[in-house]
Amino acid sequence: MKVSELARRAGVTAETVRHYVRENLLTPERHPHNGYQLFTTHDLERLGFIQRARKLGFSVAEIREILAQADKGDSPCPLVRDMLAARLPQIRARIAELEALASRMETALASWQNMPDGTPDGHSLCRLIESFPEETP
Amino acid sequence: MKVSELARRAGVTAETVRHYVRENLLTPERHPHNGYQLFTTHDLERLGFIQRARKLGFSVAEIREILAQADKGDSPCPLVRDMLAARLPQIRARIAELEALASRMETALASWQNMPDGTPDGHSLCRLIESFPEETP
DNA sequence: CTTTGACCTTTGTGTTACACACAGGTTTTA
DNA sequence: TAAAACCTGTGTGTAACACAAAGGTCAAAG
Repeated sequence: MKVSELARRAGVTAETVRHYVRENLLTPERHPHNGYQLFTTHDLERLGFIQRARKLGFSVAEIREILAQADKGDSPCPLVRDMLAARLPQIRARIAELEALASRMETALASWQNMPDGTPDGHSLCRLIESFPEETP
Repeated sequence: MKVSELARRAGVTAETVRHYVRENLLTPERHPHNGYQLFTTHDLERLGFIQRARKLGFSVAEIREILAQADKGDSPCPLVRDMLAARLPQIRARIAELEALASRMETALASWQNMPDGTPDGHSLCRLIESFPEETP
């Protein structure tokens, strides 16, 4: 099958498929006459695997590693466990950052209810923003 | 003052200062002899403003808008309120996404405790990942 | 006066995972 | 047979800087 059909069957865009080919996650044969990329049902399964891995938070580079390991005939499972275990705390940290940000935003919006708008005067650009602490290390 | 001193005083890197100059958030005078960028204490205040706005989740592009409005003499406060109110739900949505991701990761790690590693066999690359649903629309 | 080290300049590259546009060849269909 | 639909490669854009290279400038030390 060609790019579009693989994409449609997997539920992704053709651009995504081309991207994975560029990144060597998929290595289709080429039709000798016209140079079109030819995918097999094996590639469809492989793309399904990529989608699952993406949903678990793996980056394209990580998936390339995992696939390379599997293509060598080795089990990528230990690698997969390690990668996931390493990424999870990063995700948690990112969530905490965003929650802190959301809190700052809400606090700001709430406290701005009662504040008047000001005209910039050379010292103050916007008292709303300036009413906030720059750093609390 | 020159780039490094402004950066040091504001607690950012010189690269960040140069970046803001490139993005027109800061427009320093140039020393006529050597072309060095010359910043004033006004720029230091402006950089402080930028830092606060960044901590509230504003993008550089948004801050440029806010500053442009203020530089025109108009109060940017209503704009600031709108932008913040518009961004907050996006942040909340992003948090929800990341939490769902973290949950998937934790579920995966937990259920993988009891699963054996497998050797790739042409149909299965890594049963750990393949044990996960591809889509739940 | 000259060296040296610290600082300045511009320019280009890399990061992430695609999306999109363009120009031109191919295949399918009406 | 001509248009519609699809293919190809290449280049650009996204966010906010970080970093390196090549070369000019400056203040203090020898």
